[in-house]
Amino acid sequence: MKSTITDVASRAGVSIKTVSRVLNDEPNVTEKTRKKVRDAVKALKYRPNFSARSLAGSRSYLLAMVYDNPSVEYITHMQKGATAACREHGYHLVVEPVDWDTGDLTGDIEMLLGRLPVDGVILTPPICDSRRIVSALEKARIPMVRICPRNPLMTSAPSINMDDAAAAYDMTRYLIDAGHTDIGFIRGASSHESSHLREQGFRKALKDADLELDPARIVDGDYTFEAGLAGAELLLSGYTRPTAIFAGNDDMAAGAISRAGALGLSVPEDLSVCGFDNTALASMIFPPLTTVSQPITDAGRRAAHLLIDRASKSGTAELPQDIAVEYEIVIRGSTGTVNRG
Amino acid sequence: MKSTITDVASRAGVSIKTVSRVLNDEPNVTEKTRKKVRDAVKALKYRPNFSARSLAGSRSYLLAMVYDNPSVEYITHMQKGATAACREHGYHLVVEPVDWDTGDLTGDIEMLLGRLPVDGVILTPPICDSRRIVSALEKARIPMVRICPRNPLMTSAPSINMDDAAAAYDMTRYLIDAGHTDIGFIRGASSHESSHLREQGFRKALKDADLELDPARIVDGDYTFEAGLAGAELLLSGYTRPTAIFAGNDDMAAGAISRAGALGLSVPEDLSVCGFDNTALASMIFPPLTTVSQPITDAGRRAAHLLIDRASKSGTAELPQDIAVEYEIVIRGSTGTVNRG
DNA sequence: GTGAAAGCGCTAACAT
DNA sequence: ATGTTAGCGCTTTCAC
Repeated sequence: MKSTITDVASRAGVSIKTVSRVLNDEPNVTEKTRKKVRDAVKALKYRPNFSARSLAGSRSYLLAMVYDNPSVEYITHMQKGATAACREHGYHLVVEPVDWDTGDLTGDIEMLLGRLPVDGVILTPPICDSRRIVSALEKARIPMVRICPRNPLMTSAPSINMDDAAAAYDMTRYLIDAGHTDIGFIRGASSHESSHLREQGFRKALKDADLELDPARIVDGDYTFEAGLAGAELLLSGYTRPTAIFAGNDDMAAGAISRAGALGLSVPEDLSVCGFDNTALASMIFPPLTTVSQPITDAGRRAAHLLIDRASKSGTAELPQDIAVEYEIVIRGSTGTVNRG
Repeated sequence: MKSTITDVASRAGVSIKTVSRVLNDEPNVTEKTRKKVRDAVKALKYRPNFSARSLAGSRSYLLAMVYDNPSVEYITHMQKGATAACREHGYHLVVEPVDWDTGDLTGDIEMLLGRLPVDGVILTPPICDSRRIVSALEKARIPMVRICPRNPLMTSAPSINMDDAAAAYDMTRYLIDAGHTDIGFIRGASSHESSHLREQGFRKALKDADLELDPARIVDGDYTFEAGLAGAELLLSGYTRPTAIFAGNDDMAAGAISRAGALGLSVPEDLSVCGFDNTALASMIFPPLTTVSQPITDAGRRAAHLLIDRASKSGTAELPQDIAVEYEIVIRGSTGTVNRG
């Protein structure tokens, strides 16, 4: 039933090495022979065996994606992009969830992946900032791409970046332009460097606009809906209250809106609220959320491509440098011009 | 750096076959030798090579999960359960998204998986109901587990089931007990058999309670938030309106609540709304959603276990039968007793 | 431009 | 209870 490279070779009347050359697009085969081989492959419905390939050669046609559970959207989209790229090149994607918060990184990558031969690993936030994982990978000489890393970690591994600080800056600027001068901010989880960058962008925009920032206007959160609820409670229960709340992500923004409603405030009339990430939730709540859209799927695709390219040109000095993907401010119904009663 | 089975064998002073036996928990090794081998493994930090194993033997220690994109929650949780089970047994999970709606099943599984040697495939809805995929898998003699299949498809493959009809029945019953006699229903995507089952359960509960069902009270949907919006519009804009809406899933329920709000109706005072699936969204909207919780993570874990077990007892005649997992009605703030103004 | 031979690191079948 | 010998299906030298 299953044909092997030998079957193809004998049907095409060539040696298995020639078949191998054709399969791997290697030079030194005449177009005529190439065609003979391809015809035989088609006739026999031949497909190379992954295990044999990776055992004999240096490629496994497998990529791994290591992730925590930041948001289901994030993972799913990243995964979608990565698998799309994989499929184009006959690759497959292995998923490896780890628990970052509890420090359970399942030993090392060595432990995680065992001896599964992968041609590269995609590290998503916040895992990409784990010194342990990154150095374990380097030691094992497994190529990696870090998506949105926040710490340099002294690695030469390429990364896919989105400028969280600039996006937060722009979003804050948008609120200021809409007349808001008193804006609250709900922080994300401090273990995610994105939280700090978003806060930085927020602070800088206020500063650049010569606006005072009352320290009490920045409250802690952890990227969960509940944190949004609590953060808004804190922000809105004081003697004076901000006219806008910038939540570190969409889930928290949803929480803020929910709490605002419970306190009898209308959004966006009494309070503008914006989030970050443009998850599906953003357009599912009422009013729909003004937020920052990040091309996550694209990031996943690019990361996979980088790794596959690298594996293909194995010998060649590799050139993958850092790649930047663009964000976008998406304005919806949850924000409006300031309306001081 | 990387040690092989030969290194372990010589360090332990035994043959490679003995090492292999210990590694695979095969009989006929004295406890003493077993220990020697294990010590050598530990000292050398030895881990078997996946490719070599699967090339030589009959197991690949790889499982595949084929899925469409029904809801990001669904996939992520299923994946989480499956990877957890995999890790317990030194397995890894390969993900294979396909596009069911456009009929793009990327040829066959043969095409999809190429020659990637997997020990089993987890089929999630609605993919598990694809005759093409299921028969391709059977032809290739690749074991599979179908999660929540709706069509028998004449396969002997085991499945993990949740009783959607019974759950919908119970939910409807709960609404009836709360005094609702006029209940609207928003259907899910007709390509998902779950839609039909949920509708069946709904209808049966009304019938068993001797309640009339106006055909106009059942409207089409496709499991999206927008469908919930539109469905509620239809249901609530007539001369008389239902006192409750049962949406086929949470996203649509969220849409229904959103539209109700826009029409000036309070939930649950003027209208009770309930969903299905208990996604994260359910507790993120206001009011939080009464819905049906399904143990998706558990389903993924069980599916993986089934496949791994099967691969372990390869020779033995094994009969993994179908497994049922339990649902639960989760009552939150979006439903209440009927309140006829 | 093409091919022969030698493994890659394991498991399987058959000794012993 | 343990060891020996063949491969699994490819990619890699290195000849030709």
